[in-house]
Amino acid sequence: MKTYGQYCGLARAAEVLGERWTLVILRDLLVGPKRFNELRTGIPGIPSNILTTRLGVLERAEVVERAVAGRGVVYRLSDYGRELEPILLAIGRWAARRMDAPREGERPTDSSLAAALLAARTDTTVEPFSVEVAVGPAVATARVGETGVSVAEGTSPDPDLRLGGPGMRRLLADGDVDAALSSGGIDCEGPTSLVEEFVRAFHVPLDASVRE
Amino acid sequence: MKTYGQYCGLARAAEVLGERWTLVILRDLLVGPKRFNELRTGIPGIPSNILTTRLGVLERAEVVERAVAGRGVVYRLSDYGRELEPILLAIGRWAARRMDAPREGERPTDSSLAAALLAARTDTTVEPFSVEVAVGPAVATARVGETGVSVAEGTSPDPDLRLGGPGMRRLLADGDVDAALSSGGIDCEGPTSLVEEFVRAFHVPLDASVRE
DNA sequence: CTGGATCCTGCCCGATACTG
DNA sequence: CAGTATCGGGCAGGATCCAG
Repeated sequence: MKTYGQYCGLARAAEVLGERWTLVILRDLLVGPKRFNELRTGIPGIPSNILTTRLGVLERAEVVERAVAGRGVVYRLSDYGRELEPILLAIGRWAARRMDAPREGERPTDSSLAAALLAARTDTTVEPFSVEVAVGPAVATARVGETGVSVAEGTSPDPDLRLGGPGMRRLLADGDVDAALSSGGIDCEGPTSLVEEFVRAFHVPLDASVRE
Repeated sequence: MKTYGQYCGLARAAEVLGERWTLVILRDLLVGPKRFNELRTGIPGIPSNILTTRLGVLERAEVVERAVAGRGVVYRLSDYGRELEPILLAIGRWAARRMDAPREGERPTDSSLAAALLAARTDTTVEPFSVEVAVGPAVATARVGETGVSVAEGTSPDPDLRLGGPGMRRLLADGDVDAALSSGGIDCEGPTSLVEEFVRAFHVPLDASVRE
């Protein structure tokens, strides 16, 4: 790990967090503990030696903990690493404001979608419900509480609502349920009233300057 | 700029922010607009071609703006980039919790010290005062308002208080003015009562696990 | 099968020199 | 003042191999 030679919190943080792949690894660990191969397959394109190196740096910085679990190892955020959660979610929201449609070849992963739901949860109080969201090849599930949310990768049995399709980004930005459902860009299974609850519980602004 | 191929806010952010030197450049711009050579000399060790490249990426991402100013160019945060301020300060605080004494060869810069004062400002209301802080070779000035603070690199004429020395980190962590002044690790010019105001206005926790 | 380690290739970083 | 040019070295990327 290269240093900056600066006695400065942000420079020290950059030594740990500012290397390629690190923020993506932490994003996946934000959703839950993961095995080495779960991280590897969940992060398309990451070389296994880089994953090893990054996990080592994060472990030495006490951001990530290794725990032996059955056959093999599980990596999870430490208490100290968990304190990055609001920061990482804020970074994701900041960048998502300029993120409209996917770029060529760009896809969401299950973990990135789950993390996006974490970041998108408003502080609005709603009636609890569960929702399964699908965007492209990625699927994630959110269990919405009155004031919080818990998420997981993949499908869930019997969600109260299923949503998906390329119109999700605009639905999260504008909260216009009628426009979304009539546009043909949204696949929906469940009552329209729950979609209204969904857009109250999840919101990700989209700047006008990047709308196509 | 290499991409991650992920349709994800955090991955998009990592493409811009996750390259070497970028967070340090943004930290300096947080304190105020800078010329190319101010950034270069203010960030020891950064190669000039890398600075050029990073500023180009940040400009294309609309995080930084170039403005012609007299002879040459001035770089400053855009409105969008300015929204990173609370995030960057939170990252710095997060890492500073594990930062006790400087490591071998590690020094603060004027800008890093100024940014640290920004990050350290509590939400406590105090009587306004100005303070000049010196740590090693770095000097910065803070003008403390009732509820906010403005900072600048370098000295200021006639500050109400001057503080400095290797004991500053512990003073900011513990707020123990008597211990700090009697330890010999603090240089102080000004009334002790203002030092008390200082530790109420600025605070940076330090985890017990890293205290030497 | 999990959790890496090893090897090779190529590109980006880093350092220095140089220019409009 | 504000960058570009150039070149060497070291990480990243990708494939493969190995140990428990």
